Amino acid sequence: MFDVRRQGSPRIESGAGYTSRGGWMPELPEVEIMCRNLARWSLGRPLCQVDVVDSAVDSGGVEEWARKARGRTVGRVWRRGKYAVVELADAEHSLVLHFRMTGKLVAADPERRSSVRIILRLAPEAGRPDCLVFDDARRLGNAWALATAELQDWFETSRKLGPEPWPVHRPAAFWASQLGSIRSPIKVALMRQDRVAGLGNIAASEILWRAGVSPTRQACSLSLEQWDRLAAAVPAFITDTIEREGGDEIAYVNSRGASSHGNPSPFSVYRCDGQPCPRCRAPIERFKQSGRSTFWCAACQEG
DNA sequence: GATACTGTTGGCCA
DNA sequence: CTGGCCAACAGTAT
Ligand SMILES: [Zn+2]
Repeated sequence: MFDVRRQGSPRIESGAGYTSRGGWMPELPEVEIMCRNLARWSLGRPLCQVDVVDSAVDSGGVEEWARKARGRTVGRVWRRGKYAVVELADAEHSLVLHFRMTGKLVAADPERRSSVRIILRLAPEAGRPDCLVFDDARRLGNAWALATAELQDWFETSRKLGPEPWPVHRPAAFWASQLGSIRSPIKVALMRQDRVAGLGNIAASEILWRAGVSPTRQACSLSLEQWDRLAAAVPAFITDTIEREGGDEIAYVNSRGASSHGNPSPFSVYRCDGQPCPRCRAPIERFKQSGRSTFWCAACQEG
């Protein structure tokens, strides 16, 4: 009945993660793309210098890590929830980044950017950028330097992150198990990082629209069929978003602040209030849940 | 000029 | 335990 793929004529082309006003939200798919880009740019290369331009970004150990990182080689780069991890192949500590709302990791000349917080300077190499910048307009992002061996425990215990929703396949039983005892609305439950890590406000509305589930339903009231549709909608949203946004678009094009003014929205429902539902043409509605905007189609998301 | 709003996390409070 | 509100911050809309 409900196809988790987008239906109707697409509103897009610029990709999810971008608000209708051109702002950029680093949720799970965007952090995944940034990690892939960072790995592509820096894996196996020595760092010749790390500049902590804004010391307020340092939530623990980063300035010391930056001094010791000189000459060390970039190792694995990976994502956990909305966090990015940059390992060093020949040092015990990793750099951990959280982008909050406006943080991004880009290949750019730091002199030409206005909200630089950390600069990773790599030993020059033909074909790969020498300068990677943690750029963060609202300066709410965080960085830590932590022992690589203890990271999994840090994410679980200190950050209280639940399991990953992706890329491992999560069946209906997983969602029922993680969220099925929560009395909050399913939309609020989806954003609980301690139950499932990585889904944010945009993803929650988009996923529920794909699943055909009302955001107002109590999480503990969903039927098995609804958990099934949710289980299908989550990886569909994530992979669609990564595909749409992959490559260098995030890193190079939109990082320059390209305006989306006049462009169609990348979303099915997020910030599409008043526009016709891509599936049934009923107007998309907007309301607040726990202080956050929710967007949905009351006609085809069952309550 | 002032105020509201934006999304994420953590902290505080009832 | 729950759920709600606010701070942190900066830019944009009203
Ligand atoms: Zn609809």
